[in-house]
Amino acid sequence: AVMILRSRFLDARRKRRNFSKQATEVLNEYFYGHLSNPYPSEEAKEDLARQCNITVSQVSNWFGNKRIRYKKNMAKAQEEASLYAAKKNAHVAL
Amino acid sequence: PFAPNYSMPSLDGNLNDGGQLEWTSSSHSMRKKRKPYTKAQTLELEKEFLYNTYVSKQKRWELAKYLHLTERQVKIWFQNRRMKDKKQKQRSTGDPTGMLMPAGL
DNA sequence: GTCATTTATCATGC
DNA sequence: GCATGATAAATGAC
Repeated sequence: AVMILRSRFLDARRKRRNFSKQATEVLNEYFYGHLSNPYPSEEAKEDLARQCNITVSQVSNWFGNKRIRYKKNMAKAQEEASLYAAKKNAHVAL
Repeated sequence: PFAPNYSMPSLDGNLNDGGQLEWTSSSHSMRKKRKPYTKAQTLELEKEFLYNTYVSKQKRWELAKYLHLTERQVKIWFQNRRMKDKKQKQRSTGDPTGMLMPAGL
């Protein structure tokens, strides 16, 4: 009795589309720019949502996935971290 | 309810003794592993949700017994299900903020 | 009770 | 074949 055929008829809306490159860039800049506390406020989420042309829920999903996957692979994420950290510093140091 | 205040750092001096960022440390050690419910279990729960989005203590006990779940699991399921319902309604109205204008404005 | 989360799982993109 | 976004259990703040 291993018929755990879950209903895909309910979450058929689970169709996925990758975010645009620019959107991912904006999200990553915020994430690594706030690596000490990557929990954007509701207002920040709305701003990010507008900039990325996605919904607030999608922003929440992205940060949730990003946090857990960053934890699970901190070593690999370090390069990405320093990359965006350098970008942020370059912007501040004008 | 807002973000959990595990740590509300004002600046970047939030490293623990292990050199890790505080938010990367799991707040609780022994969390139960997430285990998807079977189709039959979900079906019965959904069926009951059609009648009542809120389940009585008596019904919760019956469902738990019948579906081989704990009462806590049944309670949590209905909570999550109500949140899902709310999110779907917000999407269907095309209003991501969930704010609805009173009729006549 | 709600609700923002964490975590594993799912479904898809490429 | 994994990366990635969305959803399903489970926890905790309030």
